[in-house]
Amino acid sequence: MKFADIVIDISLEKLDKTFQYLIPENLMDKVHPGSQVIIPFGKGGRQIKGFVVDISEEPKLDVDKIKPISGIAKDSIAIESQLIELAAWMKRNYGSTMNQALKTVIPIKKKQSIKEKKTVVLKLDDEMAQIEYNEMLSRARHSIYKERLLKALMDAKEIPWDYIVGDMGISSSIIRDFADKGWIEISSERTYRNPIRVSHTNEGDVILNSDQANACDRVINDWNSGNTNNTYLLYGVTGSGKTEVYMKLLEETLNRGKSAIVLIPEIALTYQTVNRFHKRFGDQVSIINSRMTLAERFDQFERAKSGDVSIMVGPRSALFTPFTNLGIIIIDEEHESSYKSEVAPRYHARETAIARAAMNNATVVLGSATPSVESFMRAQTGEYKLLKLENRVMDRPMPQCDIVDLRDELMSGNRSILSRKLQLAIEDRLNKKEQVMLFLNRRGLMGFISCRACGHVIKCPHCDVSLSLHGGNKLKCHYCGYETANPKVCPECGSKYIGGFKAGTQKVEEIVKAQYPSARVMRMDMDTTRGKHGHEDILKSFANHEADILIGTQMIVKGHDFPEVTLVGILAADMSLNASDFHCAERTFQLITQAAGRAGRGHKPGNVIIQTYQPDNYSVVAAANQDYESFYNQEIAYRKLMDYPPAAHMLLILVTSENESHARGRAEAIVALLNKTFDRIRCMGPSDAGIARLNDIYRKVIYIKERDYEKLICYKDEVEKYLLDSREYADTATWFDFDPMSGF
DNA sequence: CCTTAACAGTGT
DNA sequence: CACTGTTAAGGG
Repeated sequence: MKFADIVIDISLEKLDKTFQYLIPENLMDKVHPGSQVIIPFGKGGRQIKGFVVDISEEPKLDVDKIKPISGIAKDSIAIESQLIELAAWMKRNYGSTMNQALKTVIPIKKKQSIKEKKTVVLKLDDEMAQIEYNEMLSRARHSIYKERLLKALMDAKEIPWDYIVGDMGISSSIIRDFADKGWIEISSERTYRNPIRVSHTNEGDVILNSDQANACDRVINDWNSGNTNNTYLLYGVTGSGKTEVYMKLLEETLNRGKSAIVLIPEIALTYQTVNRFHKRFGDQVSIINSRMTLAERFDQFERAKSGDVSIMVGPRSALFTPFTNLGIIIIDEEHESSYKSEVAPRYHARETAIARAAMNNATVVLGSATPSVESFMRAQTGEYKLLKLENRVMDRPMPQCDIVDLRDELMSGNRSILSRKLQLAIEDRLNKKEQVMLFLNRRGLMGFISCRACGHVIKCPHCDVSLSLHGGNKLKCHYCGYETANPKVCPECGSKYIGGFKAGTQKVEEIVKAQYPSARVMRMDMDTTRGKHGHEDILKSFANHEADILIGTQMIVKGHDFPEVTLVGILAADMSLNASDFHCAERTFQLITQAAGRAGRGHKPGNVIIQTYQPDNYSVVAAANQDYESFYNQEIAYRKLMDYPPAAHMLLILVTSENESHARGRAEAIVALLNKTFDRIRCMGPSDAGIARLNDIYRKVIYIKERDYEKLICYKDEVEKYLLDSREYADTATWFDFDPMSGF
């Protein structure tokens, strides 16, 4: 006897759990996780649709209470079944429950979110209605509500559902009774809201330069020869006009009667970008973003399904837009780490997009100025087709980059965070009334506080990280939000000589304001962009030249055009270089390149000053030369040597618990199991995670390197099986992360 | 969501 | 008491 765990139409929160059904013999080979079946549900045993999420041999309750599956649902709703297939793929490749995967691909409709306007329409003709009404009046027992409703319907013919239930005070069971008698019909009509409120001015055709035209032609030629299921890597230096290529391809897609998904990193999903798409494609474009309510997002997906819109722009989750005729998926800034989900299933939007495109015979275009090493390698091996944009639009020169060795500065007695060269350059720009951007990837005043007498570093009581000093003499934990006052003396030894190290953006702001009192200075980081529009307000006023100097963390370097900026200062270029993570060189290169790319976007040439303690590091040097391929060659050699992705694949297993020894015990048990079960498995750990404790929860990690992704899936399945029937360490949680993007 | 059963209300 | 209407629980 086999049983199926089935989720009932996921759209309802209260029924968001699995129900077990018996699989009848004749359906045995047709029921798999992901299939859609018809099942009897509830007291009346009414037939509804459900999704099979799992198959098991064990009944969870009395066998005689379990009803059998009635049949297989027809593939009438093709798009849902396709998304469910995608969910099954994600479950397998990234590790999660089928439930989690389903919820990721199909949005949950909350009860109140249904923007459905129901209307009750009388189906009886006047004569019949009058007969029924008289019949009712003549009865000894009067049915006051029924009489009232029928009378009202005879007068009005149709009445909104809400009015009957609300203003007339008639309960829904009466309406249903009428419906059962066949007296009335309940019609519903959906209303959607359009989230974009911009007037649509059709921008004429953009004129592409030869690089852009070549790139488009290659894709379109492939399409013309019926070769649509390809992945392209559009590699174009900053300012080479990737967006115009997207626009052209989108236009072509629409002309072919297909629809399109455009993924953009959340941080770049601003009014500016959305507006550009809307100006070109008008009401055919819709957006989703994280600020939208669930209901609004649901509406947008419905519009896509009904063919109301043909282009969906949004972050990672827009990938699951239920278009029935998907033609292209564009992923802009494909190297961004926000394309990797942080909750199970920890899918990568790039791989998942390729999987979805394959189901639709659709095209994927990955765009970046600094492609991820993964993607560039695949472009080299021919798995992706490489499209290059080598020249900047209007042939603007690349900015001039200078590296400043901060060790030299120290030796010459300059202890300021601003090198002499940078100071001179800032003065120069201020005199010329040009704008300056200073980039430092650390917020607050000081990165940590330590005692000069005993060396004690003040740490968060809940996490294994040092506290950062912020304005108002407060110490904050950037991970859990813990706050405390900055002590006057060392809590360990009582010495007065405690102080901060590693300046943050707030400190830089103080220094710059003191040094250039006449300059108008703005700061943009997590602390200044709290409000809903904080982000856009700052960028807008800087673009309007309401400030001369903008200081900020990485959020200032993402895709914004400031034509007046002619100087970019990168204050500590190697900061991300020392993270214990094989991505750190890549990330450093990307950040520097992007920051540098902000300079000289207008008519005046730009200048970049990169301050670093490691001026010889290849990622710093390559970024200064804006030489991606040189960086790539060195980085891929390193990855191959070490068997890091993309040379091999990697599975990270994270075990967390409030009890450290339990976390360690479980992690050790997993390692022992893996080593026992599999020959020659390369299993490292368990060891403390990069942050060994977060929010009072201890974290242990295990890494497994393996060339064959399928084997990693086997390892995961084996561990999952063990977790399922292991009684000990019940208070631990275990995660899987395939090809992790961050170190944990 | 839908059905049902149990409960409350009302006129004869 | 007979019947109508409301409400809350539960669904495998």
